[in-house]
Amino acid sequence: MNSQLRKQKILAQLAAAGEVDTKMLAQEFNTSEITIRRDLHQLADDGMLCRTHGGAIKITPLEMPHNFSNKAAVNQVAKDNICRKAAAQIKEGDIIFMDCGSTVFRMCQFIKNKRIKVITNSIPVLYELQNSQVSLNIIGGEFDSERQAIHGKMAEEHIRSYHATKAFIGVDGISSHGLFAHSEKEAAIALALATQSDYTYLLCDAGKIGKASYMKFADVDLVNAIITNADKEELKFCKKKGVKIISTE
Amino acid sequence: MNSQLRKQKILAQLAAAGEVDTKMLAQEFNTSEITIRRDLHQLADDGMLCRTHGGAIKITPLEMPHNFSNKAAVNQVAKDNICRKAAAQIKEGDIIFMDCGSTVFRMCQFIKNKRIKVITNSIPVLYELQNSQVSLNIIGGEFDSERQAIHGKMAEEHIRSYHATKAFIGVDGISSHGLFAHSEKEAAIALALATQSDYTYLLCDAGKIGKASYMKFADVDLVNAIITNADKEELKFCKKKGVKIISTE
DNA sequence: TCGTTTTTGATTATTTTTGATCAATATAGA
DNA sequence: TCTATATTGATCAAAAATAATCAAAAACGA
Repeated sequence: MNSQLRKQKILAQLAAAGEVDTKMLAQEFNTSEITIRRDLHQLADDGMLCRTHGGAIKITPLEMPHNFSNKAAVNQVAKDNICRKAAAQIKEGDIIFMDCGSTVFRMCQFIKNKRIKVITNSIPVLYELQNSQVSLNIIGGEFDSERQAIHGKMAEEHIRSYHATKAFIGVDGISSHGLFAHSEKEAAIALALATQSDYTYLLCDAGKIGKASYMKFADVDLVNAIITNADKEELKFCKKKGVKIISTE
Repeated sequence: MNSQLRKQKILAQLAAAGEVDTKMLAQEFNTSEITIRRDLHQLADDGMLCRTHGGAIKITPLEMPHNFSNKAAVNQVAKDNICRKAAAQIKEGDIIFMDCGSTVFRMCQFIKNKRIKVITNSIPVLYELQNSQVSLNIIGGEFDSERQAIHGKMAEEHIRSYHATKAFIGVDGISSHGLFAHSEKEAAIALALATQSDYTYLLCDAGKIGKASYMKFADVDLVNAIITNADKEELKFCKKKGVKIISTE
């Protein structure tokens, strides 16, 4: 069986069952698990499925969950260090954009006592900050209940009515080729937020570096700084483009 | 079953039932309780649910807005009748505005199975309708924690980007002098919603008739129809202005 | 047929997930 | 308020899964 046909069959099974299992596929196609993993990896890069530990799941019609990657591990301490560093960039009176990613959400615990204004498309962020010193604005538009976030043309338009001193965004991958996302919706929001702010920070753990997903949405220099736990060496390509590296190490 | 799929299923159950139980999930997924607890912990970290002792609950507004408190069962029944009537004015495909008042909120229970689009500035409405047939848009702007609603200049501006077939609003009082509100913020939103829709319904129980609050924000003919449990006689002044009366009596 | 490219699979070190254990904490009931 | 019971999550180890590396096999095209 050739690899193209095998991938077609994987997608057909996925469409039917909603999920596929690496081990079971290997048995069924009489091939090795590593071969199946490669297939799944390629299909995920092409945006055809969502990779999970041990297999893959179907992309939901509205949105793609975050792909699993074996090197994606970030313990909470490292992630929190990134967020603490991010919070330290904020001073009283700032107006900041926050996108709907999980890392950005974790910033909330560190900014509750700052007298700032937060503009966000994330309902969890809204909820987390509502009884704090922070003044809140929500971006209007289409509500996505899976992500508990607001997206869409209306949202992008609304963002254009705002201007922030700083924006905090996350991406699904970053390489010398640029910034990558799985979701066009989130990419569009991140782009709009960066465009409408004076200074944009990318919160990016080590696991996301060197990863190219199916959708490049911007060049690395869309952002002004990257806050990361990664080795600076890994981000040399960003420095070359004038992007500042803020390391937690 | 892999962990990511399991988390998705947990969220789906949570969306459907409002709460989940650790022990039951462990049995259902044929896994250990500690595994479920980890899942729940991770989901809570991402802001997707609220952990409880023995399980988790759906994130709902921290508190219902202060003006949502029920006075008497009679009032409640009357309001429900008004809302039922209001819901009956909606047909498939409608795009409707809903404001952040308590009476309008009560409409939610009657419209969950309509294939319509709702545009609202109310967070409780958002939460109530998010797992229904209704497609949701939220109006962006300043978040008011007390009212769990979105107000302000930005909100008014954003409303102007929309156009709805119908708007459903409430007021604090109505008399021959016009429509009254306690809050300038809410008045401005109601005004904007009415202006941007083809047909505006005012939901108004008998207790509000003849009441003039501190702020008149519009003439009675801002709205096209009033849905009420009051005696039609009491609203003669509206008929004179060409406002249709839809009675629940 | 032959050289080149692509695909495959084994190996191995690394990463992720899982479950048992147990002390600490929370809850329920008298 | 106190006591008994239920639940929790840190810790640790085992199991499962992963993908980089390398070499071999298969496929492809001139």
